[in-house]
Amino acid sequence: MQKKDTFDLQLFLPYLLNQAAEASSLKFQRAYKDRYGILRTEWRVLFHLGIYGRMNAKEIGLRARIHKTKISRAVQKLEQRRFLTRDTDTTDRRLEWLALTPQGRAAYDDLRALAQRYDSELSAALGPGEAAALRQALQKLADMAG
Amino acid sequence: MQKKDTFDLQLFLPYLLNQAAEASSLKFQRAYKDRYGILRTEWRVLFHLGIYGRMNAKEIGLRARIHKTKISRAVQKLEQRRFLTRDTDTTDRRLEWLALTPQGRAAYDDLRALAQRYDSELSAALGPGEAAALRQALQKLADMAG
DNA sequence: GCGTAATGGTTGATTTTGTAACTAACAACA
DNA sequence: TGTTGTTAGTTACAAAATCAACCATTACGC
Repeated sequence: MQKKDTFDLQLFLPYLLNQAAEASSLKFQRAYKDRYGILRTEWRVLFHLGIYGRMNAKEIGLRARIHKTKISRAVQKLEQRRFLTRDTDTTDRRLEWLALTPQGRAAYDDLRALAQRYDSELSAALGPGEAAALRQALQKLADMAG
Repeated sequence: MQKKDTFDLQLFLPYLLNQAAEASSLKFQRAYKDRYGILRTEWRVLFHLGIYGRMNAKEIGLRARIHKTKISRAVQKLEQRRFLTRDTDTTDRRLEWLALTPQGRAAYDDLRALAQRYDSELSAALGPGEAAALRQALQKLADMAG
């Protein structure tokens, strides 16, 4: 696919992945920014809590591969906006359990519906088989950590 | 931490794309940062000039979808490292033509070889058919601007 | 020509991220 | 105990991204 002495940037997977990721994020990103004034990391934390319920920062970081400082700041922002509450664990006081407030859950529900519609749009644009194959390949790449 | 509703974040394409993009960029990113002390935008500018030859900032921005301020600063850095030269157009003095120096080309050649090896690795991990299908799907997503 | 708009590119102020050092709490083990 | 090491999370400071305003130059309309 690539000759020895030429290089096609448009076929280089890391580049292509970044282009596709950015393009596909744009619309959704604008939505959560405009509606709720939150950023990507905040969006991710919100969704983790919406989907999995009570979690602490460490768990979210592990699952989403986000650095703890980013999570710490995202949690602060979400707390300021009254989207979540923190609750120190009674037996290990280093742990803080995070949970969505009703406001946080409302925002999550709204954005989740939007995400589902948008994902359907994207899948439809690709075609059903292609979309499934894409997800599988992406999972494989995301899982090969290094 | 049990799942509470039906939305699967791991299947949401924008999220999945970002995870895969980040994971796949990591190794290569570390390489060009360690070897040449350059960042992602600088890497992209370097590759555009290496592949397409003389270009101006506007053209690079259009092709790679990078904002002009980012390019402006990346070009400054690359010029400081003597990786490129700027040349004002004689008939339109707003335009600056950028071209790699021998040092810049050496860096590009080195990184291009690395990129090719890395891309082969990734493709092999996916399997040949799957990799081609992935590229095609990603192209499609990257091209649907919004 | 002249005035105004548009273009290529840069700069400055603000926000966001990244890296490292830090605090507080717990664990392991003498 | 006490000492040392680990862990969850925060903070401080530097690096980088963002957004708007900004030059200088060229194009357009009259």
